[in-house]
Amino acid sequence: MTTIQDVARKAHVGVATVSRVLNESGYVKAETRERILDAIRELNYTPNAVARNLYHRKTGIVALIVPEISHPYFAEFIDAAEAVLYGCGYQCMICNTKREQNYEAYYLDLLKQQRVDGIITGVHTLDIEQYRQIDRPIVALDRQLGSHIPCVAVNHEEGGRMAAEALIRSGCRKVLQVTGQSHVSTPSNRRHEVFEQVIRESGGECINYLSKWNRFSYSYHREAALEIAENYPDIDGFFSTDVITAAVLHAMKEKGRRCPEDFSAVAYDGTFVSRLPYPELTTIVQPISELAETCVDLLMKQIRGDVLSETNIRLNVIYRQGATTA
Amino acid sequence: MTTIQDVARKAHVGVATVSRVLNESGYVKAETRERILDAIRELNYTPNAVARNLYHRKTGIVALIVPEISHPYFAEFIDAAEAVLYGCGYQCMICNTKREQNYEAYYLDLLKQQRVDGIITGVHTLDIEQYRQIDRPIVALDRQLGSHIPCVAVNHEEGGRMAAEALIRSGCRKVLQVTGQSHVSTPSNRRHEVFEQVIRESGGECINYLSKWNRFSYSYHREAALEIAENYPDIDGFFSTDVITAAVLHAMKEKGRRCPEDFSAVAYDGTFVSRLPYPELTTIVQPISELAETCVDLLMKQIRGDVLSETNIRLNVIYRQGATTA
DNA sequence: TTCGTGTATGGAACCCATCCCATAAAATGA
DNA sequence: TCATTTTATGGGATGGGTTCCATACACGAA
Repeated sequence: MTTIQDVARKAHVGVATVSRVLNESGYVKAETRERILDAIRELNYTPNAVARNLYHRKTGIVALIVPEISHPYFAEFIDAAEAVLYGCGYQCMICNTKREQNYEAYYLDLLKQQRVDGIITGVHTLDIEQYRQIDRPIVALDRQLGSHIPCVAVNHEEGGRMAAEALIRSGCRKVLQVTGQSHVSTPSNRRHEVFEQVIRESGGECINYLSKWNRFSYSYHREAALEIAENYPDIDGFFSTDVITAAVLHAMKEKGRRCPEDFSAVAYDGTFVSRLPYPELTTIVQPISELAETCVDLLMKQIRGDVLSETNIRLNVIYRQGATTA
Repeated sequence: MTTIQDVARKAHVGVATVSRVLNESGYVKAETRERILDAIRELNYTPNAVARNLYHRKTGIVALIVPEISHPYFAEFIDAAEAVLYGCGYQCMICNTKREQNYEAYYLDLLKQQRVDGIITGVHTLDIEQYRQIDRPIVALDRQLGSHIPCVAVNHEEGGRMAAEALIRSGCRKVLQVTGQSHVSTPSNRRHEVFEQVIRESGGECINYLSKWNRFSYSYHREAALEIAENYPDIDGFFSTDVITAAVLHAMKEKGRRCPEDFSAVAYDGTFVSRLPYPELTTIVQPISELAETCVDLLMKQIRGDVLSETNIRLNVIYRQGATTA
């Protein structure tokens, strides 16, 4: 690989002058500049980014930690975050934890090693304590990792309420919602509490189906859906994520239970998956792009060293009427 | 940040000795090692990865260039590739081109800047010439970028044939397939040629619907689907990707055309999306994990400096019977 | 006793940039 | 003409590691 030394030698100048040309800083005589640019062209020289990173003590890379890249919610989040980060001059490293906590610890280390300038994490298997030790830019998506780490999420209470009300409007009396493992309290778990409460208050019955699989790949969702259709064919209302709801609609149809004739359903997330099933899903839309923008914004502020005025941000969800509710 | 110097000072040794302990190489007296390890613990020292990268002239990062992260095919590919790369000790940087060719050029530069050790690209908007200039590890997914860059794809001819035959078996006489912009010849375009040929040979009519949008986001697919349902409600067979097929099934149903009663459909890719619609899609499955494994394998060989025996790899597709064909 | 050989350690070059600072010439002003 | 200021340039320290090589001691063999 050609280095700045090679360029300097070829142009008969010192490396400092070449550097000045490269960074367009300081004084360089027009004539000298041309000679250096020629040398750069001839040698097909490109500055080594790692050496620059070393000097500047930053890499221009942000890590996105997610439990599963191909889950539509995270895929759309990554898509959006990547676009915003690109606009800020940052590259984006993806880290798939697949629910293994050693992965998460490994990825957190990227920060200590100065391999990345910041982390946006949508994962929370580790102890909060392990995050507390790190005093570097981190933003959590939908995860409460302690007071010093900003958390960006939607207003899940509102989401849970909207979902419950949609089912109540559809006349549901016996509804089932799929809840996640809640050994760690996440903002997103709040929606299930509110959902249940609102359903109960309406006099309806609310079954909480605890997803055994704390996993995000579709095969698990599908199995859960089959189990639900098998064991609870008589529910008249259903609430879960887009993907699981789509899977349940499918499984129910196999059992001869049609939506919305025999039961209603409200989904959550508002990814493209909610538009795929027929009928289209009524869903509580999370503004994924805005979540990504907000996460990046908070991260950039930390990287710049700004003081964060707000560390607990809640965006609004949007109710999108499909055809799975009245 | 604490450096190896700080550790050396604290342990009263030279930096070389600390380095030896860190890398478990060379001779270090047990007693000295303990003293150094203590110092590392006390200072909470982590070696700076950028400095290491500079010396070793490698970063342990591979870039994945895709046109759209959240498209299920690419999302599942990234998911799989990330896992394999992790196993090889590599991190994974994602680059979304969104069909803008300046993005692709920008990302290719990451290689020249030595920011990444290799690139796996699923994108091909640039001239082959621009790839030819780069003599560093690159693997192309489903793209022919010139003889020196290995290309990994499935046997699309076989896929096109399987799809056509499935529709013929279902008795289709007037089928429509969605083809992409083919200003650049990609292996994947071959399936449409074979598909058309096989349909024609069976005496059927084959309409090639050229997707105006050379885009991968769902809103475009959906619009295309609505247009197809509007303009070609009388087709009895359909062939496209999972996502577009799902969208067309949806749009057709709105028009009162049911699948498989009124028309048959075969999809392509075999992502989780093929399992979401009801009825489940008959689809030609691309072995996405194997594609990813193969790409990574070829990339690692290049990084190691091995000579590639084969640079044009074709994996087999799998026919998966759903309920959209007989 | 002397000559390896294995063990143990640290100085310094190296990886490839950036940039401070010293130096000097040219341009400007008094 | 002399004193400043501006322009122009390069040496060398710096960022934080790795590793070659020189040095030195201990120990067994000749």
